[in-house]
Amino acid sequence: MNSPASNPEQVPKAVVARLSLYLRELQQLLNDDTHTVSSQVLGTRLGVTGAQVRKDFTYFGQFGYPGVGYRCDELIAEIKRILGTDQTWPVALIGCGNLGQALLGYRGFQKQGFDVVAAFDISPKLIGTEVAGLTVQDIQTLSEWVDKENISLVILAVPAEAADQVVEAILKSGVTGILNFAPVTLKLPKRIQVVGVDLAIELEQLAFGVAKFN
Amino acid sequence: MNSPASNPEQVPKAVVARLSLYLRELQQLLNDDTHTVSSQVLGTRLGVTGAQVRKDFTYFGQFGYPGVGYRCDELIAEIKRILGTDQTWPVALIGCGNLGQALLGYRGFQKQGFDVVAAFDISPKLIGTEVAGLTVQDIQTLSEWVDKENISLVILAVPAEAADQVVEAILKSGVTGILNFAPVTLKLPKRIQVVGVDLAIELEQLAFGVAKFN
DNA sequence: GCATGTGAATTCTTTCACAGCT
DNA sequence: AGCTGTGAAAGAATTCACATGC
Repeated sequence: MNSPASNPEQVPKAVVARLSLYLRELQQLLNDDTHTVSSQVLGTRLGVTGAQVRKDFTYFGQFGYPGVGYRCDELIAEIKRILGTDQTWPVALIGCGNLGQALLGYRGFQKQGFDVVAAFDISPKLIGTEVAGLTVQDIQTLSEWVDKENISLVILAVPAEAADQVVEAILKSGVTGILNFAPVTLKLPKRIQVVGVDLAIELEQLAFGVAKFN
Repeated sequence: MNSPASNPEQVPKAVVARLSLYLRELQQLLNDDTHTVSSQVLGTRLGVTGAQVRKDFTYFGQFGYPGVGYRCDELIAEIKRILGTDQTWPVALIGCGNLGQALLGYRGFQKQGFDVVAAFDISPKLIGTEVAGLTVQDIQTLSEWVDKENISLVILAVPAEAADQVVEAILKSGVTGILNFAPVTLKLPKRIQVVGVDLAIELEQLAFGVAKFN
């Protein structure tokens, strides 16, 4: 089964991951004044086949023009709609150490439809200080902010040791998605989505890829 | 085909990715004074089946004890050996802005076998300044450092616009692996491995996961 | 002619289920 | 009894190849 407008429930994760890559590439193409692209060209730029590109889109509808390819601007709009980033998501950042502060200053989020509207920490040393134009709030007030600012997503940038404690506060709030930079597996009810980014793991994967050629 | 000591060439990426997760979980278990674990328990903690765990290991050998499970310390050592992180990798960081500086201060790399031994930038404003105990070097001197310090891996934490320019310098050096935080697809000969981490893309994936339940 | 969209074929991954070891 | 290691079966994902449309 693979009809258009599929129940998103059954779209493979790998397809959604590629959607983001297509989006990034299409934005780049448009930036270079390329307004039309074939599945073949788009795929090659990302190391996948044209068939793969076309098949991926069939999960969501028909966006191309036979004989022509895809219009970059249209396809960008479609992918954003699919991913849900055609509107801006207010996001909270938790953990204002090294990494958290860097993420607060990162422009890339804004550009793709995410607005970091509040920053939190557990440390009294940081609470009340200003970072990248935001005043760091006490994690205990997360719930209020979530309600007030309509926050669904949080970026978790705390050390491994602090993760469980912070998760408690998250569970008491209405947050439904966590981008987790803490190098631990979070124990969460499955109504809460998690995407984990472990920086050391990414380097490990790279090391393996490099080492296997020796 | 799936015999022990497989040619790493043909080990699926997904298997290697799980290896890193197993490693992290095993270190956690050992930390909690658990010295032995079954494939079932290890898998459940990560959301995979016991069969999956056992099958993954068969790509590399036989590490378990029937009736008992796996010894955490032994399995940790095996996985590190497989990933190549039983020895420390000297790493260079390129791009000492927001994110780069945060990565320089990140302890998680050291803990998993990576040592950031040098930092580079293109900006004269940053070159010569000290960040996290390292003096920022001119990117033009990368090649010398790579030779002197035996660097194979670099962490690329520059803005999208600077990526191509920096890639030139990387190509002139003997670097064979790039952990790429720039939100662009790098054009590289295939002898150079790339692992890409696009922070905005990770948030997009999360947004999709959250939105599909509405 | 050129490129999409899509069933069918293929290839890859995961799960099953059980023999064999502790 | 308990758990690993592994062929065989099932299930997914990718690629092929071509009918259809511009």
